[in-house]
Amino acid sequence: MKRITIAEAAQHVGETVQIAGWLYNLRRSGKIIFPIVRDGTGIMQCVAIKTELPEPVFESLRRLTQESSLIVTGTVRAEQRAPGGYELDVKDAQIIQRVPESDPYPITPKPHGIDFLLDHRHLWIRSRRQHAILRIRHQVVRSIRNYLDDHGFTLVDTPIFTPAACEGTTTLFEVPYFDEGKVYLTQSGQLYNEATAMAFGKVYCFGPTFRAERSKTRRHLTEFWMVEPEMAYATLEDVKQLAEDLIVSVIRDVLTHRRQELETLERDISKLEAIDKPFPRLTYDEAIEILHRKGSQIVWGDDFGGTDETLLSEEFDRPVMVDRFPAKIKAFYFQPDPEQPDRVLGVDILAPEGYGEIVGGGQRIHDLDLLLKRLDEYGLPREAFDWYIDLRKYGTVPHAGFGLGIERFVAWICGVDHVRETIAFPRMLYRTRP
RNA sequence: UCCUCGGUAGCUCAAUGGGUAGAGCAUCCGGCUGUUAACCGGAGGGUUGCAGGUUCGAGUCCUGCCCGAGGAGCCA
Repeated sequence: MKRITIAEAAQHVGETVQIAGWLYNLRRSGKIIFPIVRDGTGIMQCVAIKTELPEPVFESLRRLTQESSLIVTGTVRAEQRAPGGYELDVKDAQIIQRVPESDPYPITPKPHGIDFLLDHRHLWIRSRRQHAILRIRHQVVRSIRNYLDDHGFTLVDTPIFTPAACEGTTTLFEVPYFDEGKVYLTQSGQLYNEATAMAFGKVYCFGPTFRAERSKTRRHLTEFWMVEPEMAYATLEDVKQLAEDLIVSVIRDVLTHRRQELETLERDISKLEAIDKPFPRLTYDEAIEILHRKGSQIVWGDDFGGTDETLLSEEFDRPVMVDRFPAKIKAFYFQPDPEQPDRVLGVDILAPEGYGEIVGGGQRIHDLDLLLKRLDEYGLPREAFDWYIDLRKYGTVPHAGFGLGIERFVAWICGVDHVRETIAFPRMLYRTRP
């Protein structure tokens, strides 16, 4: 007997096949019942008729409990009344495990609260919405990698354990490390990317990053994934063009390959279809002007708060790029703007619809003396950066790159209001289980 | 860390001014040959987050604690 997936059903109309999955829901109407089966690739309604099945088979299905595992044999039929467009006329069914009614599956097809759902995240990911979001996430990751691989970038992943004082901030998770004392979970692969870029030209790293901030908002996780491309012989403008081209490319891919999932999420697809190059470009000063006009209390020289980011992004129907920030609100390694030395060649990209900063990056300092000066100004110990300083001694060149936060990007594409739904097992301030 | 809100059946919620804790869903039993979060009838299911206080009487008022959510700060 041929085993197919639900996603393949359209190619097997009229054939008798097997589907291996789980009972998503069951509707009963006397001598006809509708077991709804999911198999990971999709959801399909089956039809079992009492008079056409052996009694034990019909009875085992009629009394089946939600999320019991089963293998159904039946004939595929196109059916307009069925949610997916195809139905399976059941000929036989083998129950692999029957969920006992004494301990039924906790997530019912009715509303639940967020606390309950997050406590049952290991089961919640079976639900239609969560399933759609995670499939879109996979498409986003795949598209990013395809894009970078196709544009001459080499994947060189960077370490997750990093030494003390790596970036001179206090927001790192500490980990005991043998006799060395402590190491820290990385909050960015960027410094290492600068080393690999000098070895490979165009590189990227893709992995989890960690922030020990007590942030409790819809845009924050303590563990999140970033893709960080870095390019030798590159400028701020190169970074801006790469970022907008990458973002547009990924969105096109999702619209092509994951349209059904976007529909499941009831995403306003026209808003994604409107995303195209070029993205609007503002300087920090122009952004401040817009914010003041819109009533923000932000003071020149401050970084944008979440509310400011939302106010700014409302002005545009596509991501907006803001560059030339005051040097003192950015990290030590940003290259100054030659025309305004108190500004740096850094850029943030804010997603539309209030999803906040999805990209941060820019051009790095390539001059040895300037880097040493900046380290001193920021109070960072030179000895912790010895290898990083080396990069400016041995064939230094202008270089630039950025980091793109996967969860915020996926949240925007999916139109979900919290990044916790865009990763299988979110790690947040008050939540580390399951 | 701060502000706000919340914790009552497995789940989502209700319970007049302090007076016998209730509904829907889920589960079980029964009915129904096209259901779409099916529907109809019935049954079982409670230490009201924890500890203390006020009161004849507390889910309800007071104090402390625990847990969570929304937001702020923070987020090179």
